[in-house]
Amino acid sequence: MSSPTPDREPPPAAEPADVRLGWFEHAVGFHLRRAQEASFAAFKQRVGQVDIRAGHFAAIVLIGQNPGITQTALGKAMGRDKSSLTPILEDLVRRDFVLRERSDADRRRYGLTLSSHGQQAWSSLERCAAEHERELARCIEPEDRERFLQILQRIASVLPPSSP
Amino acid sequence: MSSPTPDREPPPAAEPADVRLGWFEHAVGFHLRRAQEASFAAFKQRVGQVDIRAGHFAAIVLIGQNPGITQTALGKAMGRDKSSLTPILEDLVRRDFVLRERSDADRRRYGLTLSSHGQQAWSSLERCAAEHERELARCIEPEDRERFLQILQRIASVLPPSSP
DNA sequence: TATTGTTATACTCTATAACTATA
DNA sequence: TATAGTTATAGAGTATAACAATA
Repeated sequence: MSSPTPDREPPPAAEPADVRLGWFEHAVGFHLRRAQEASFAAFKQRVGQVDIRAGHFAAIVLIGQNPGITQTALGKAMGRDKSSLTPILEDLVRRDFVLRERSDADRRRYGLTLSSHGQQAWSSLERCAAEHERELARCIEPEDRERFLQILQRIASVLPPSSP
Repeated sequence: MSSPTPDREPPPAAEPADVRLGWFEHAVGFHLRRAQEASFAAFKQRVGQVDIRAGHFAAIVLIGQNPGITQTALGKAMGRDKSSLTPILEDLVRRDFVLRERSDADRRRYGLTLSSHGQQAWSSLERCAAEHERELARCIEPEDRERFLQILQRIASVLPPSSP
């Protein structure tokens, strides 16, 4: 953390280690962000070996769990606009992870399912995710886990992502 | 805490409420992300009235707390590359929030301080942030707070944002 | 008229690499 | 050579608006 003070003259201004964070030090929002960034970076690194990124990952898992889901519903579940999904799905279809089948009942809709290749990817990704979760779990005393999750859920539900 | 279920008719296909999240439901990483997004969105909305965004906010607060800090040190404290700061600081200097003064001792460096206008903005932003923190605090039982922060810190420090 | 999905476009945030000016 | 800061550029990731097909 603090490298042995090198024999430089005292740095003229505030150096990394010297930076005062002030009330940031005790701010929930600040630490929430830090933790999320760290978790996300670690996850990206782990999953990066599979050449699938965050949006793709969420889509695969959610389609796997909800075969036949429409794009609009998927977008809502991911908290993203439908237009943001188009390129992701296009890519996943092109790479044969996902199948799109037009609905006969309502020909505006496309039902999304995983191809068998996609299902393989799914279980591989779930293995990554499980490892990642184990890594996170190591930061939490087992008896605190439930309450920790509860608080996160409360924050997510009380402060609506997009209110008006 | 939980908004009263609105009286809508049951939707046709896998709609938001129907979507199965699977193990996501119990995943720390997932809820961490959700909570952070909600917190960030709420904060942005609150601070949006002041026409200052996240990067600007962090810079102002950190400069306020560390007058004379250099750009490189500020970047490290924010976890961002120095080049990412250039446009932010340029904007803050142009709008007279921040003053840059070249160091006499080392003429490569610039010491950053808040102008008096910047200091006003600082206290106004801190008021916003304090309200935001109060909103977050309402999601946490007081006796859980310390442990909650501890866990977040552990996650942030154990999973390094950029390892190799 | 309303909804599903696409296209076109633009904006934010960020990083990498090459540059300059100093050291 | 190494460091502080800038510039140029690129790439994720996202949203808005207008559109075609369908309801």
